[in-house]
Amino acid sequence: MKSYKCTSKEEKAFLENYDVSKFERPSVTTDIVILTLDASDELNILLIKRGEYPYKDRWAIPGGFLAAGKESIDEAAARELKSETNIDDVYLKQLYTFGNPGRDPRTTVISVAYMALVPKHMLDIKAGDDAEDAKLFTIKYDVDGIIFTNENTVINEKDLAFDHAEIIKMAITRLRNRIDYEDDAFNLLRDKNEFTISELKRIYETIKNRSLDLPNFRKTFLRDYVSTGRVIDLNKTEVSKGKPARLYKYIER
Amino acid sequence: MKSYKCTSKEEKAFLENYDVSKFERPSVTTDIVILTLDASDELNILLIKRGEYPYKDRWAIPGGFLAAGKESIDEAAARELKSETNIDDVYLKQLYTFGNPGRDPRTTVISVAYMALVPKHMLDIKAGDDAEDAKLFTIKYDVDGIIFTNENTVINEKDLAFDHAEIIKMAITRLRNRIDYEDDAFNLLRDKNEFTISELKRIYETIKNRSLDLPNFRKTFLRDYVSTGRVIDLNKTEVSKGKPARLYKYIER
DNA sequence: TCAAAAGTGTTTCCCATACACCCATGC
DNA sequence: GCATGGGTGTATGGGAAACACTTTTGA
Repeated sequence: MKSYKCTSKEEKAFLENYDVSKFERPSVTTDIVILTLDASDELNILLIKRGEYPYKDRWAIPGGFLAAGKESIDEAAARELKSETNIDDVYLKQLYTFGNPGRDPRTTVISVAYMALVPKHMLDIKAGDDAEDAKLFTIKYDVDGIIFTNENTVINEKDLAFDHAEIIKMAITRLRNRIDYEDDAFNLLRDKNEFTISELKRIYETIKNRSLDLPNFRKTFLRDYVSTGRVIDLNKTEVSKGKPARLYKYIER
Repeated sequence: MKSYKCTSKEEKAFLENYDVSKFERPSVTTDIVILTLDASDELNILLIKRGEYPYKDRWAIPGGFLAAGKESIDEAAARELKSETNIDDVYLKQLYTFGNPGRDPRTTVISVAYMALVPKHMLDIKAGDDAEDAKLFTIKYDVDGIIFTNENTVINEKDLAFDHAEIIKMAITRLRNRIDYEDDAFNLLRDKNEFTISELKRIYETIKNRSLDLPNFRKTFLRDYVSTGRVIDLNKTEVSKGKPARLYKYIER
């Protein structure tokens, strides 16, 4: 009985190896939704104009192939983010993995989508290898869905390459849901080591897409962050138009 | 200028294709955390004993290779779930994608993890091709982490194959976070077309790992589900030990 | 009539919201 | 002074939690 089982297992090993090699391996890419806030506190996204087929001349979110065996998928995303914006060490979180056949006309491509939150002044945008252009677009909503606008161009979500409209929507939804119980908002601050309560409030307002009451926002901020030590009071103020605002520093966990 | 740019683009195209083909493509698997509740309302997970290397004779969550080009990743997960438990058409949601080099000693393997919630009586467990055995284990917590127990075996989380302990932890955490604002709990009911408030409450108690107040649970249930039409009152009762309980039916969205 | 589980009603407390008002600065 | 934005204090309402109590069944 035992020896038969062994034989059977070795047989299975052979079959398994055979099967594995028979499966066509998919290409894996990481695509990144890079979000920031502009000077008027509007939500912006970095889009690139594709220089190559498929979807040549269409706008897309940046992405690139995983160098399997040489890097983790997190590293691939970080590398792609750096190549497009010249920044590391920012908020970069995995979002979802898209793998419907046909989402890329070339071949089966599995795309692991990431979301990056970046202060605008840190962005040093440059078109990557396969991109003709790279620009920030404001995100607005209309009956047709999302409209991406910059000074020269208006793009409807339907005009984006691949299934990137779907990816972007998921990123915004996720961000909106996470902001109430995660520290995501701090990653959009101009300087998370020196910021005012109003600056943080404006970020919440943009992401939640509604205005907030400053006195109440202050109270919850002091209770949830300052008293718990996750943010410290710098005991100095910033000159501004009205009364100087107190400055705070976010403590990375 | 323009013609030069074209030339440059074609050159780039060549380089891009060259690079893509140079990248080793990773294998992609789907691994599934299959959760259910046993007769004593304890959380159970389906583990398989691996019949082949790597991690031969170690316990793992079920999984299998994606047949790229023939199926989406969602379909691969559903196929794997059916092959192991003989069920389709249950709650099956993507969890996270794991892609650290070295997580599989054979080669670079990207694993898209899924979570399935299944009523126990629907399970028809059978060991798949590469498994020697397949069994349900109760999930308990200890100082060392999670302990998996069934009548014959006790497994520490550190003894699991691959990074499956990490995947399971993420599944439980996600479930616990989602249960307050998603309908996940209904998928663990013995019969979501005919259940009592107490049955549902017991599921919440197991997942949240604390006891709940029945009168208050009833109030929120009636407000959030029955008055909104997401659950309908069947206007009949079930015989039981004490006062017969009213029966409800969950409306799939 | 008693145990067990379902179901009802009430009280309390916390916390989000609303909003009136004061403070410090530049011009 | 006055406009502007920062900062403080208080009142109110709704909902979650705690819990006392009633109802309906089986044995």
